[in-house]
Amino acid sequence: MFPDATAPAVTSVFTAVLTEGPLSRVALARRLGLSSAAVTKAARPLIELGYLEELAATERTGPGAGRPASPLTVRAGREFFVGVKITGDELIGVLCDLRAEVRASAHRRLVAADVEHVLAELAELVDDLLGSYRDRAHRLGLAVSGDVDQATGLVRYSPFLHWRDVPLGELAARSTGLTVTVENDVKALTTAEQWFGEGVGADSFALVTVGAGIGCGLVVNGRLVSGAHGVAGEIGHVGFDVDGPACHCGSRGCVEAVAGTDAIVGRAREVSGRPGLTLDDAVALARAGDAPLGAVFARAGTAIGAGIAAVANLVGPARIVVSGEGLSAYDLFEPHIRAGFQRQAFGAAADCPLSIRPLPFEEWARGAATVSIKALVAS
Amino acid sequence: MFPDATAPAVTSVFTAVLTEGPLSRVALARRLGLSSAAVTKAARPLIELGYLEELAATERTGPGAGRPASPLTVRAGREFFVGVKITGDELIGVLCDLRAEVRASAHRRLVAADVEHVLAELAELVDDLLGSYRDRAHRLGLAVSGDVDQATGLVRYSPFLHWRDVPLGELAARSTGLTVTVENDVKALTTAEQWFGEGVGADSFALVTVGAGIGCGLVVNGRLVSGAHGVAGEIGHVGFDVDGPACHCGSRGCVEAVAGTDAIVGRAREVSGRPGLTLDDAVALARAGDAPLGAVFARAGTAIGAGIAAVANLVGPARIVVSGEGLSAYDLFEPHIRAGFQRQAFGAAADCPLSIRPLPFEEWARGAATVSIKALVAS
DNA sequence: GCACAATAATTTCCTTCGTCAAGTATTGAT
DNA sequence: ATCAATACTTGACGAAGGAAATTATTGTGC
Repeated sequence: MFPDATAPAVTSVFTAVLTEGPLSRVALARRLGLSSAAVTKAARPLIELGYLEELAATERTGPGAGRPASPLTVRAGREFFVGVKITGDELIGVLCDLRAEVRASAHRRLVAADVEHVLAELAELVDDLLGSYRDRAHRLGLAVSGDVDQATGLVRYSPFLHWRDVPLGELAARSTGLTVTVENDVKALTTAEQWFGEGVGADSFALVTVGAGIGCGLVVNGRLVSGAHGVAGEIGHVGFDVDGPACHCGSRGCVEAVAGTDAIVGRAREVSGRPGLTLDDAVALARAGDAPLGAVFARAGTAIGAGIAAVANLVGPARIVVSGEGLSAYDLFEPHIRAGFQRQAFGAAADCPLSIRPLPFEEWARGAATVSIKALVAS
Repeated sequence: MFPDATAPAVTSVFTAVLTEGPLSRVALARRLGLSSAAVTKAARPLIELGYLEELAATERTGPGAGRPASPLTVRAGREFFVGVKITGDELIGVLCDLRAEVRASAHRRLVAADVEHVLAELAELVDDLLGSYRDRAHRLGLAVSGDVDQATGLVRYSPFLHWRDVPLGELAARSTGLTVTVENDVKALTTAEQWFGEGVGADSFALVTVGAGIGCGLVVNGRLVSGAHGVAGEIGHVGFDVDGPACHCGSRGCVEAVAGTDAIVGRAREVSGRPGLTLDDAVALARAGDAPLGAVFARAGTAIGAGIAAVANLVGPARIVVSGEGLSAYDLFEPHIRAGFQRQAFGAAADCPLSIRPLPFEEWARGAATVSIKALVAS
């Protein structure tokens, strides 16, 4: 097992190697502000236990002379992790290695969202995924939308699942026999991006997800923001237009009331005069050049951009990743998101780089797996 | 002098006693997650150097029996600190004790904002304030609006002063002979609130200042938010009304474009038809029941509330303090700030307590002093 | 008044972690 | 072959904090 209740140096050496690729001991020492002796000592147990290994010295560093470095790298196959994103009608699962590379994936439709059914399906899904990795996988990460207490694995409230105070962590641990970590889905995805994606090395960054709802995960000073009252990252309910359409939250003109999927479909039906119009129809028509429908997406993108600008203005992240739950229409949004952002970002906040790209759907499950990796490392 | 390059326990014991009032060693141990032995050891040098002292055991704790605790408290008079807020036309200075209680205050009008003149006036002001405390004061904190690098004491850009890349820290250190800390004014005020005000004990909180501009200081996970690009807390440029009035930032309908002093005065002149109307006139008329002018303040308050809600939705602070640079019309704003906040705050974010109260003008200078206290403690 | 329980604070000893400084290892250059 | 340069390792040491015993100081039950 991983060195337990371990010295801070061991954790920081391992996370640095894990997230910032192969690094020599000297480089680690510089980066972490430790002596190289401390790095040597911290690395030893990690190598002995098979979590790290020395890479064959490849590229020479420095001016030329000197002993070549033997960079440390993680042995990705040392341990495996299952991650499952739980939605109201589907379980999406992946099996990842220590470096969060997906080795296998699978999903299952849910016919109901009651806890028993979900747990039964989850157990089967996990069993399928484990396959030949069974003996080298001990941890399961679960990602659920809504209010989740990651410390206890309690799902306080999940609107899409209609769950309230479900001790999901314990239940899943019992039914799978694995060590379980539960986290909010957006936070899980944010963690994945922080450790293995574009957030690597950034002290602060934000991840925005666009879909039915519009959410946001926030990392500030290197730590995930949780919100004292259980609410954080609710970019969907930042105001955009006081006089805009009513939002389900009771206000008007929230970003989500303009740019959420429902809002877009509703507005598209209005402007097209076709009450049966679907999102896909609207996307197709807008792509084909339908001006009124194009304007609907433009307005939505502008609203999202303004919401993102609010994040940039308030917390000033080093970079922002914008993605979607299968954001198929991303080509329609992107320019307007950028324009809305530029318009509303103040001063140097406008310099904040924006990455707008659709994430594969499995990415959410990978986020769940990442959370379980993090739980192992920072235990 | 204060124990230097000191063990983390010493710093945390001192800050805990400083901000959370008298505490027994056992209470400190519990609160800080240390053994009581460690607290005893950490407290000793602080007592020897005169920064802490034992309070006569006052109230019995626990069920009754047992040795009474002798709580530790800071010796406020051990050391004194000067804090000066620098504005475009005035220096406001205070002299504070270690507990940031104001012992003396003074101010000076500036006839010009060039660096030389400000430094000369500053030196005189500091000299005045030091008075009989001269031998027990070694630190000066300066608060300046704009982009300030706290670490180096460099004022990168201050729009009101028309300063750019002024090494204010060094210059003021030379002219006063004190150890100088420079900080952005809103951040300084936020630090004051975090250490000695309503932010005490909160892991995260926000301070919003209403005035010519609308600013915000943010503490998340116990640390001040700085912004990777030098921008953070720009609540004034959060969007409120896409179709609202043009803002000096280039966008439309920013909170500041609706609720900044200039915006209010402009709008008040419009609705009243009196081009010479001042802010005080508008306040007086609104208080007297002038409906159109009342609506101007109402709308401004609503916009501020919406901006505050954006903060609550995004970072979820434990509490929010709203104040102003001499926010005289605060009675006109308050109900609408609250209403705007409630309207736009999502879910549990609406539970975030809002304190709306005008701060005495000296408070800004006290913030500057607090920053220098913090610099001493966390050196 | 006297044991004694209860709580606070201190002391002593010990572990742990990380640094320092010296040494070993491995390369290219002369 | 020697030397400079760089990477890494080792072992002695010191600082910080913990565990447990000890001392200090109270109230309570008798």
